[in-house]
Amino acid sequence: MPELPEVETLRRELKILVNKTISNVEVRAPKIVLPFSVPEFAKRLKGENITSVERRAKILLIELTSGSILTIHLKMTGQLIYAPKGKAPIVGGHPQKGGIENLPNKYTHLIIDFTDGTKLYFNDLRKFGWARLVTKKEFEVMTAHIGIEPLSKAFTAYVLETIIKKYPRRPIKQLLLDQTLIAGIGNIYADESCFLAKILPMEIAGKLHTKEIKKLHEAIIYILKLSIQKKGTSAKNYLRSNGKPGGMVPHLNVYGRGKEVCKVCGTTLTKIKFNGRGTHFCSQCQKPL
DNA sequence: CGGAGTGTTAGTCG
DNA sequence: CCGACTAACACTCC
Repeated sequence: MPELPEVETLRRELKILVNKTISNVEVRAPKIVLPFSVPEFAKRLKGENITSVERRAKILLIELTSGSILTIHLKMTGQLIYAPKGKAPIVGGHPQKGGIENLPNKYTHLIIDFTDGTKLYFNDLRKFGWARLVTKKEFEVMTAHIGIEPLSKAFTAYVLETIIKKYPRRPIKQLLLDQTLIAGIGNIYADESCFLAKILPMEIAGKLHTKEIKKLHEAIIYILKLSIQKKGTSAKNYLRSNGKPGGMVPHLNVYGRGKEVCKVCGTTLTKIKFNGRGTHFCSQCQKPL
């Protein structure tokens, strides 16, 4: 699930981990912590103090006193749950059946204990996600190929135009999803950005003129910021609030609304498979250029 | 029941 | 280098 807004939401909430010390680490799915072996991973983390919680693209960074970074990618179905003592848990990532009540459950692959008795659980139904412990240098290498942060000041309409000019023959949605170009946009926000900019996701990028590029640039920033403000599309406290959708869901215009009508013009929305991904748009509001 | 689809991305093959 | 496809995995939906 998690795209940039969801990981950013989680990052902000997990700031609470700063200054906590890791007392114990339990790995129940060894592949999650590769390339380290389970004992080695645990040994390296034990005693570490958390100095900061950051984000790069869709990766959550838990920075440690030693200078190493515990990087976590939730991929499609990962979920993090921080269980403070006697307080409501912090839940982020993909909502999961099986609940957050009885942890650990069969999808819990990593448990980090802190000296104050609180715990961080990493659940992942499909086990695509990972928690990699890296040095600063390894982190640099790992993220060297990742594109610009769309919410950074550096991401201007001109930068977007430059990216488009580099790959003018690719469909615009493909560019938005390409993590080596722009970091953190996934399937939901790619479709939503295109809708707001009134551009078809399949549109050949090179056909966009400066005006459309400006609109798209604006749309990307608007939708990402709105979603962060709404704490993401994914359900937070999903099971405790009994299946209620995440705060962003009512604000989605096209994603997941396949057979519903466009909120702007009333036309029935279209859902197709494009580039291997479910792609949603309004054939009335979004016309070929 | 079978098959398609799912918020991701790395790797392979032509 | 590029695009198309697949695998990693497990569940839900039709």
